[in-house]
Amino acid sequence: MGAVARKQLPLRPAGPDTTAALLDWYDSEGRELPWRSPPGRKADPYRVWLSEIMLQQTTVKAVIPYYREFLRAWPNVRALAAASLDEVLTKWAGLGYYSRARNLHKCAIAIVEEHGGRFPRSEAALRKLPGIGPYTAAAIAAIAFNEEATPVDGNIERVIARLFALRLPLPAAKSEIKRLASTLVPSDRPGDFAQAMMDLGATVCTPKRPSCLMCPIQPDCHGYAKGMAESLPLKLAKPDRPSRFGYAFLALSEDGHILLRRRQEAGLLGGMMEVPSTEWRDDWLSVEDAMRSAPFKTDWWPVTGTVTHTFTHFRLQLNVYRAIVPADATLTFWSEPNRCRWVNRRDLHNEALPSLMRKVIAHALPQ
DNA sequence: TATCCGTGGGG
DNA sequence: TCCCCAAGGAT
Repeated sequence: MGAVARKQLPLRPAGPDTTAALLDWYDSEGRELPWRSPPGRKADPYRVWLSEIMLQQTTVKAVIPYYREFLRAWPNVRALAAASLDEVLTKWAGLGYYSRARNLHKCAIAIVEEHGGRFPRSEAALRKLPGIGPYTAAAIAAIAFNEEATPVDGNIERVIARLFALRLPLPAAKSEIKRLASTLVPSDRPGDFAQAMMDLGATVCTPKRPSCLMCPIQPDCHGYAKGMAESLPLKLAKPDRPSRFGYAFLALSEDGHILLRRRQEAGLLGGMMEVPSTEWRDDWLSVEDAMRSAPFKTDWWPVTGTVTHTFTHFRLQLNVYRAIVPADATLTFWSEPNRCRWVNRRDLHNEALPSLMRKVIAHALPQ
């Protein structure tokens, strides 16, 4: 009788009843995740932090195996701080957004050297650490320390925009969304509330075809009442993705080693290993010009086909040239020999190779 | 505020 | 095939 009677009443703004309904749903249907401590047990700030960094712009499914491997290799922040950056980048390889790995390592060192190996519990102190922005600081404070913070990620933006039928488009709506979300945070369970909102956004209040009939807070949802839930939040159009083109040089020695090169620390794929290549331009270099960027002079043979890869803000096409050189050959390096290293092709799994470079290698050395 | 920064899966 | 998107941060 409650549902029918309630539907006919004018919809009230979301409030404490909304929060209570959400937490009830979370207690019965919340997800079990590797970094989530069982009910009643204290969360480990290190695990919360590690998972939150990995989950930035990355799906749960992609994160889980990386999270498990990091925790196995480095069970606490002191262990991670004692690792080398290259070890961290190697284990991060394939997860993307490599500045996260560089900042993860920096942050671990800062925790050990400046905070005695313990994470600070306040949002403001967390916010000062490398790689921890507004969302992550609030998430760690709420989830690991039960501080009354309001993390707002993409899920929560969507839930709030729909719940309040917010028509202001992102990203301009961010501050208003944070304000509205903060009005719903319960002082006794801020961490559970944050995770409940994210679970709801991930499993019920999804970007496309949300399951409004299954939603525990649908009776309070203005977006649903107005029939516009799925269209929210509004977003400004995104810029188009230009294309870039380049040539990669896969050198294979007769004893089975591949020539790799370390990329510069900053920028795209910063600090990761690569198959040496020309610069990536907005048009094709001539083959003659491309050869001037080869790592050394030899006979380079074209590999049939092209490697394509899509980054966040551009598409890349690489033509690959291959050379097989005698193990004892005297090679004339043309650029940055100090950044280059021969690696046994059987040991490539121990290298910080991003997905693009694994594609290039697989393309040039099939099997 | 706008741009840069990866990758893989789903519709 | 292509676009969208995922527990954002740094500059």
